[in-house]
Amino acid sequence: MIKTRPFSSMATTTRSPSHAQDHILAERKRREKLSQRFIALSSIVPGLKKMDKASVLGDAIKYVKHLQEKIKQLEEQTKKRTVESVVLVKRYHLPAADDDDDHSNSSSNDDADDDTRRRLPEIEARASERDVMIRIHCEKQPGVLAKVLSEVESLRLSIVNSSVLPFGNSTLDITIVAQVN
Amino acid sequence: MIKTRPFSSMATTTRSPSHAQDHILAERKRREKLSQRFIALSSIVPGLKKMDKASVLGDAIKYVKHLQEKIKQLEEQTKKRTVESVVLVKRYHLPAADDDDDHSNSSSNDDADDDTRRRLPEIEARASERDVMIRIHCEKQPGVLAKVLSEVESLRLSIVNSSVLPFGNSTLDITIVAQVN
DNA sequence: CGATACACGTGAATC
DNA sequence: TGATTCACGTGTATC
Repeated sequence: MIKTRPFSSMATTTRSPSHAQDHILAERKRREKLSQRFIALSSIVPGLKKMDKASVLGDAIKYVKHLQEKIKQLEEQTKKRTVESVVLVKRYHLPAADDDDDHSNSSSNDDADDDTRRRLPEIEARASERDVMIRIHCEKQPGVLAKVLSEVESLRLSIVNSSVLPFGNSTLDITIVAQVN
Repeated sequence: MIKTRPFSSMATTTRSPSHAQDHILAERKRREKLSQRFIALSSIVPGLKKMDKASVLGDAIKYVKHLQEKIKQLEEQTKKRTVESVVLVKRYHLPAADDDDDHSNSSSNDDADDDTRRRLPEIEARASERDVMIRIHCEKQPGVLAKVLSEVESLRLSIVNSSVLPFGNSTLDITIVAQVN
């Protein structure tokens, strides 16, 4: 079981004295190199409390895993964000059919309201990081806010803030800020 | 210079035999732990060619530095992307002209001209009878709301309602409803 | 056969 | 003091 040391052991391996010194020297060099690497490693791992070899290795392992995880998240985030900003930037006129002619109501105020109402609801969305802003300009109707909010929440968005502004006689301007879950 | 081994050396350190075995055992345990850590470390460092301790340490060091650099780049990229996505959303709503048309006319397709141009703040206005809605998407700055409100009031507008929504890290979305005096 | 790499037992230092 | 940690010289295995 336990290896009985061969004791004085010139029996096992004969070594010429010059070679023995080489061996010692080589081993010394190897240890030196390892020591330097340990120091180098410990110098790039932040928040090292204990400096013994086992701790340095252990913390280095944890740190590497942490970095890998962080990179993973960052890369996912970057891809998602690119998609979001592309998808959500446009302004939609979802209702009815074809009509895409929308000129300003700058000419007159009278029929402006009517003209506006024909295009309702008007929806705009923006994205920045996890935040999403949704703006809806629509006809004033009871229960429309609750309807919109529940709709938004069903999209896995957490509503951070919302405001409803009455505008004119018959329209509402709803602004919602939500966060992606 | 070269340490003459004290030979049989009961002179330097006396050790009871039970303790001697503990010492050996403890050291064995320590080495075992170190070995495991080395294995663990080498298992999470990709592309390891040589598996000797010095190489594992060296490659781990290089790998950590690489990860750190990558994270640095990704974070910068992410921030830039965030800004870009915000900037991309901007449209021409320059307060200068009267025109409040918010849709680029369908004929012009050169919407993506000098995209680097900063178009902050983005301002949009609507009017309905006596109501005026002003929406401003701008950089987050202290005192900007007061500034805007006083500016609006100086235009003979009575502010009916206002909301300020923080959106993303560095932008504000201000919505104001006012009435013409 | 060198050269290289490792684990071992051991003495010493530190807490 | 006892427990931990280290560096050292050494035997040995692999290429």
